[in-house]
Amino acid sequence: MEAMEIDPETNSKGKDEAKPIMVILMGAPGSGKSTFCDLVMRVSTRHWVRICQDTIGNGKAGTKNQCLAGAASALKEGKSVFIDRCNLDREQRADFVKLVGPEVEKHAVVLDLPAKVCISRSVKRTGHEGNLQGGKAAAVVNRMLQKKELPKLNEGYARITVCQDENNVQAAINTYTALGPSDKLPPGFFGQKNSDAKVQLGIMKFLKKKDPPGYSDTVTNVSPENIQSHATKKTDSNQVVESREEPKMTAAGSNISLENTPTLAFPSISTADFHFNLDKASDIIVEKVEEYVNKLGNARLVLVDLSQNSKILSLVKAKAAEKNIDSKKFFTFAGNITKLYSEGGLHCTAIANATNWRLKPGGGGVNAAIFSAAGPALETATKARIGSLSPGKAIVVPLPSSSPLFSREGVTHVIHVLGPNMNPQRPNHLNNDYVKGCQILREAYSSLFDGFASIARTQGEPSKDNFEKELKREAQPEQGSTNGDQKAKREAVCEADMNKKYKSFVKEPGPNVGSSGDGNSGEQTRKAWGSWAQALYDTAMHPERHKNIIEKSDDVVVLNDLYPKAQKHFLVLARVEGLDRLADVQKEHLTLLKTMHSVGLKWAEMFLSENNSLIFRLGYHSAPSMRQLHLHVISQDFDSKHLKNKKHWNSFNSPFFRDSVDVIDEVSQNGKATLKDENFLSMELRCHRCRSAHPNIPRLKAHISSCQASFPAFLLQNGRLVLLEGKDADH
DNA sequence: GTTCTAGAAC
DNA sequence: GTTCTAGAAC
Repeated sequence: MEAMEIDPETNSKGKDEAKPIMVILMGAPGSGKSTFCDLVMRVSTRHWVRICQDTIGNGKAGTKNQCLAGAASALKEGKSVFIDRCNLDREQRADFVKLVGPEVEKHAVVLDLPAKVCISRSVKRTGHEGNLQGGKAAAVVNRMLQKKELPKLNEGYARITVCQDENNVQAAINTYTALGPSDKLPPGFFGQKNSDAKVQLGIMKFLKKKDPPGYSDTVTNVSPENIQSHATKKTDSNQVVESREEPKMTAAGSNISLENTPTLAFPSISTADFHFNLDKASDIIVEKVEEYVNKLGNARLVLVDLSQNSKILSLVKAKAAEKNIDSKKFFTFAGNITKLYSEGGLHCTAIANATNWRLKPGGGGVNAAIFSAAGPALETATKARIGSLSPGKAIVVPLPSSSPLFSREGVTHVIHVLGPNMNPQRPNHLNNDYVKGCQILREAYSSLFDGFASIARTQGEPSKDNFEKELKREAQPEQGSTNGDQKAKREAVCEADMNKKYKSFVKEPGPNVGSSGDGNSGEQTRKAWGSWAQALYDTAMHPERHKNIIEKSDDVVVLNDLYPKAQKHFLVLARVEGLDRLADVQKEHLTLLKTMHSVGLKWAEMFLSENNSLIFRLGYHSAPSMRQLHLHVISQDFDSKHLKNKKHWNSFNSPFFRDSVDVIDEVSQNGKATLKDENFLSMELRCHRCRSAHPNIPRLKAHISSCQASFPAFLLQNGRLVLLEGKDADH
């Protein structure tokens, strides 16, 4: 039997008196605050009271003061409270934080779901039909979201959990459901730190790579080293545990994303109950990790111990650093191995269980914790595989999706491992024979890592071979109706999905990748142009063959866009062979860029003289669909029957659209332009003026046809918007 | 880039 | 039933 070192600070055992807490929910109408409370209260063993402004007034609209009074009296009775009101701005929630002294912990749970989701839920909830109600709900949600301020720890919260998708919400529900009357959650900031949820989850992945200037959503990029240093720091009440991004955590029943890095969390084997010498054990851990870390591809190994002051963690950490082991692939982590994701934000696909030879639950320590957290499903699944384990051996057990470890923590496999027993108080100990002990411990780690390697292979990113497979499959005739064929089709579909994921994962050349003009030199293969994408190239090379052209010079061709996305929408084409897109632009093209800009400006002014209400913006698409570098000059009314979908909108109204002035600056400074991720094309629809969110294109178009709000400050600077002199875009 | 359309969302 | 999106084909 194996036990972890116990940390007196975080361990709740022995403190039995109930500790009421106040959980302040924050979120727009429709974000799911009430559902959150209901789900927790239905199962929790803690005595919760939900303070809801909608219901506290007994039919009439409640007041904030009623809520404050209700919360105070519940807390006085020793009950924990949920403050179920929007609480979106700091001022609104400050009174609740101040309501009681520090003896009551205050937590914030932010349901920061996409505006679209909240709007559509609120609309549903009104139960009314017609656009008016829907429109009203949208307006309310939008108004509230504009006031949104994410909570900060210094407002007085011991713990902040930010949920940005349903999986985050479920994880938070599970965390609070599992919080017994005398339990305590670790303090800190959990969840994505994204200053306002303008950007959806898919985009977060990109933001991790690079913070786009101008869209200043701050995302803290946390490397394993940072996680480690935060987590092993001595906790004080103000400690900020920065957001750890594992956004691909999935909920019960769904598949674990292939984009997850396979990660094994393992406790130190034999060093607790089995009394293995810590110094010797740490040598063996580092030796074995070093041996395996490179065999495991992109998979990660994490040594976990409950205690923040763990001796074994610090020994291993120091020795691993000495050996220069890649800290991205191996690091130490202080936390509860059964709650690495929900409490520590660290998503591990597999966890090792330092078990007993009978593979039975109980005993205490890691084994008891893991069997208890995994539920009876683990015991059943283990029994189905093997009856007992000898020292030095490990066995991989896939975790059924019914297990909370799977649904809450995203753990797909438990690997039981049995180490040598050096404890003279226990039966079958090795009588201080460290020759044998070390040999068995090495063997145990080998078995453990081999077991992990076998599953990591199937959890990791698909190999490039899949591209070939996909090509082959496309070449095959897809006919037949036998079951076998259907199965094959299903598999094919599944594989295609994998390919999609893989492609989107690696395809994006990213900002400034590679030297431009390198043609097919191999590394990042660019998307090939389809036949339909050649029209502009042909226009640039042979303008005489084309109509719709409004100006032609040696450097550029100006033409109206064939499918204008606004009242006025024209293109300035560069007439340089091989200059296909923004990614190809180098310092030598600076003059050309300036020419394109001034020609665009000239024509914008020309159209302005015809219609002085127009406002123009000049810029490039980060990844254009059509070949040949072209500058879009587009009026900001976006009044066009050709503007039909999200991609159309976001290609002109997200960071994907690179203002000509910025491109010129960047190229003159860095010799290249920054390109933004294509994921921006699928972000939620927001008005380019007031930034309100809209559930679909028709609603958005209805809104922008009348929105007169001033443009965001970013656009008002540096001549990004072109309008009649004397006219003010900021009115 | 657009068009077409299945099927999801309403 | 109608509206809307998103993926495939071009």
